[in-house]
Amino acid sequence: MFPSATNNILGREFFARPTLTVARALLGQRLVRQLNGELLAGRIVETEAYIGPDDTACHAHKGRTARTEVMFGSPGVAYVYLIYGIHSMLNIVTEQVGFPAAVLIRAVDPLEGQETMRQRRPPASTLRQLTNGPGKLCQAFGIDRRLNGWEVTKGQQLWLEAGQSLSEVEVATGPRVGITYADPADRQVTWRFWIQDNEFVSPTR
DNA sequence: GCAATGATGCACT
DNA sequence: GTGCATCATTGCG
Repeated sequence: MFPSATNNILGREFFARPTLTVARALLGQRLVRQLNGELLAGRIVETEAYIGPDDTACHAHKGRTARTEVMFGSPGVAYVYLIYGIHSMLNIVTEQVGFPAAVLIRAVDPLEGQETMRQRRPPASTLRQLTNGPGKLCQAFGIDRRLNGWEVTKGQQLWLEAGQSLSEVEVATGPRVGITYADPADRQVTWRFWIQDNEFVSPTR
């Protein structure tokens, strides 16, 4: 096993593709966080796509604001925001500069640094509960808005590495969750992707 | 096991 | 002031 200094890091071109392609391709890849001299890593098992100004579930559909600015920028940049006053959400910007789109990382399978993740999560958490939701994984990985606008292609602080590739049968799709405010058509599209039968996929409400 | 609820910060009419 | 791309806790059984 090589240390993480190899060039497995996913580059800008990985994210400069159609958002659905990226959302699907991110399944099975490694999310890596370097924090206080320690390495935390997880395998991505669930994602959601938010695509463009016409997607009423996408934050950018109301236009370009201070909050959504990074979504309009370069692919391969982290879009991190706070929701419900409590939870951070990690997205990676996709497509071309000027077109607002991103992939939300919804769940990972903890691979390295589980003890540190556990310290950041409530004491009663099971292994599954460390990272089986978008807010939970951000807390476990120490990800907050300070990383908003961070380039994840540099291999520092926060980045993604190539993992295993998955066959089609391992991937499931369905509607996105938590977007009751969006237009019915946008609520129906199956822009959520997950690894079938994986225990770290977030519980659906 | 499940449903209901409160927490909490910030962007934006 | 309103409403979130959620989660932990409580109260049930």
